[in-house]
Amino acid sequence: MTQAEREPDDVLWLSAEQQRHWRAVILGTARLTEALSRQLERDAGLSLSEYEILVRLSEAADRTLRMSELAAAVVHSRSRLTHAVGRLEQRGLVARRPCPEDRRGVNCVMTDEGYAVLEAAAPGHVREVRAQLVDRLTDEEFRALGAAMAKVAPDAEPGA
Amino acid sequence: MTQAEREPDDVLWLSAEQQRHWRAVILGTARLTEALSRQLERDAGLSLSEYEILVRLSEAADRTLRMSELAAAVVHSRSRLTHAVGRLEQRGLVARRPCPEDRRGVNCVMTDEGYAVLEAAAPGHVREVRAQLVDRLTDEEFRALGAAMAKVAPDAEPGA
DNA sequence: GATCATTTGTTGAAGCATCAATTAAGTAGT
DNA sequence: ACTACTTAATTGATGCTTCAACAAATGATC
Repeated sequence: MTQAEREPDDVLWLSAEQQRHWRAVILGTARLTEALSRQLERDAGLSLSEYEILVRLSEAADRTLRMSELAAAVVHSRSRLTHAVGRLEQRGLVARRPCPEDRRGVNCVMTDEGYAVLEAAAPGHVREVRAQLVDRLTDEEFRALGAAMAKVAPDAEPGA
Repeated sequence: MTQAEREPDDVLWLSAEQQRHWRAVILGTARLTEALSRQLERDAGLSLSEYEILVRLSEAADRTLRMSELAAAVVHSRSRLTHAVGRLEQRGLVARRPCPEDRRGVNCVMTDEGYAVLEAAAPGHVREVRAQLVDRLTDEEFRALGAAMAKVAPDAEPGA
């Protein structure tokens, strides 16, 4: 604690107040993803990114998305998604089918088993999201958080 | 986009509005860490977690922290920190010394070279934090973001 | 319609994280 | 002092992510 007063910007930084906020963001997101990952892995055998892949597929028409759309939706590199989908495919939660319109493309389809796994995992995950985030904030605080982050990711809900 | 109307909670979920906010949080943090990681790796040859380790050390008395304190500060498992510090040590940015008070303990000390690397990396990193986050928000929005995340990580600034 | 550039998706190697198991030192109770 | 318990840190195997290189299809330009 001596160093907060001592030298907040011997390293070139933000204002002291901004720095406090920024630290809270880093720390909070780290804690949050840590808690969510643990819960999912423990109770459902899914990583957080696997869960998110399944969620996007569950919402897509025919539970199908092209690899590149899916990659963009979950903010993964194409390579990362290829590997992740490969693992999900081996577990039977997802299947790959060629894409009719574009012969380079690959459609990723969620299987019934994949949907069942997601359905089983969701309630516990939602409970954890509430416990770690939603229930710790007032409605107004949560709204403000969402609004701020929407400005950081300038396409949270644009759709097609 | 047909599915947003179709079934927002066939899988058990939050209110539609809460869900939008939550999605923004996920998407925003993913984009943000992605951008910050890329910038650091590209311009300074550091991962985001290496950078954070160096920052904490730079602020500590004698630029020294025990492994477990450092692990808690950056929200890493002890194992993860051991590996990460091992790599930083091989690059000469950090050194390990036995801890006098507790012979189980290990002190991690930042070297002058480590400090120099951090000093060189910091301005670009701060620029990126501003570009991706601070400059996209009003002061009030940023303050609200920090306040919300501080409630999620209930010890952002308690100190010793 | 032949060339060049771009986009899509995959691959394998290398690097990093996670997990369970281990060593060693401190703490508590008897 | 002896045993049992807890905490500190490390290790190595396994698994996930990243990166550069690639193949195949599409698009754009002349």
